[in-house]
Amino acid sequence: MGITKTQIFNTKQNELATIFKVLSNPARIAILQYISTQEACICNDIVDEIGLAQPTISQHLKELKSIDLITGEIEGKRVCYCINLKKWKKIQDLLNSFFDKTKFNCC
Amino acid sequence: MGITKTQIFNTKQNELATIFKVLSNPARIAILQYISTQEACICNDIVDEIGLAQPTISQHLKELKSIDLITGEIEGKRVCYCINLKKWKKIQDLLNSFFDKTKFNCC
DNA sequence: TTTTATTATCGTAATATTGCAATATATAAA
DNA sequence: TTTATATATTGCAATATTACGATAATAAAA
Repeated sequence: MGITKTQIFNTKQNELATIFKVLSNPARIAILQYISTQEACICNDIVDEIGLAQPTISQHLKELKSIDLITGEIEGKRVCYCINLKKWKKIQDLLNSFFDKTKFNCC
Repeated sequence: MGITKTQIFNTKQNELATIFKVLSNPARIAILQYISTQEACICNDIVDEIGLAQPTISQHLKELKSIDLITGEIEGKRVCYCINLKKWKKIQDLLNSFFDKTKFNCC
C-alpha cells in the first residue's frame, strides 16, 4: 500500500516521526550543517557547496522549512536561509524527552 | 531518480540520516515505546498492541534491529525483543552532538 | 508424528521520495 | 525595457517505503 497508517498512532508519535523523516536525508543534514557555519546565514552557495542540482536543493530547503527548522528571508533577488534556533532547541528537547522516557522504562 | 546520492556526503552525515530514517515511522516509534514499558521485554503482543499485520510488524522490527536499536532473543517459539540500552544512549549522544554543534555555529 | 502457535520471508500493489531538466517567477543591473 | 541572476515550481523517471496476504520455517504441545 505504501501509505503510513498515521490514524492508528497518536499525535506525538506522528510528530516525532515527521521530524525524524525531515532529518532522514544526508543532503538535508549537510545543508543544516553548512548553513550553521555561515556567519551571515548566506544563501545559495548551498548549491555550490552541496553537490546537487539547484531544484533539488530548493526542494530540500522546502522540506526543512515545512517543520520550521529553517527560515528563508528574501533579500533582493537572493534568499537568506538560517536555522530557526528556537525551533531547533524545541526539537532537540522533544527528541531527548523521547529518548529519556523510553530508556527510563526499559527492561 | 529516487536514489539518495550517499557518495557525495561523509560517513557521519550518512550515519545520522540512516538513524533518522529508521526512526521516521510512527509504527516504529510506537513499537519502541511499547517495548520499553514491558517489564519482561515481552515479544509479540506487539502485533496485538499496534494495529498492524504481523508481517508488517516483523519488518519494522527488522529495521530497528538493522541499526542495533533493539535485540531479539529467541525463547522457544517466541522471540523476546528489548531495547539495546547501550546503543540507545550512543544514538542519543550522537544526535545531541549534532544538535549542539549545529546550533553553536549558527548565525 | 501431527498439530498448533509464533515469527520470518516472499511477492506484490499502492504510495512516497529523490533528483533533475525544463520552465516560471522575481528582482537587480544595464 | 532588456538582460542577467537567483530561486521556485512542474513534470517525470528511477527507486524506496509501507502494508499485507500467502507461505515458509521453527519449535512446543498433543
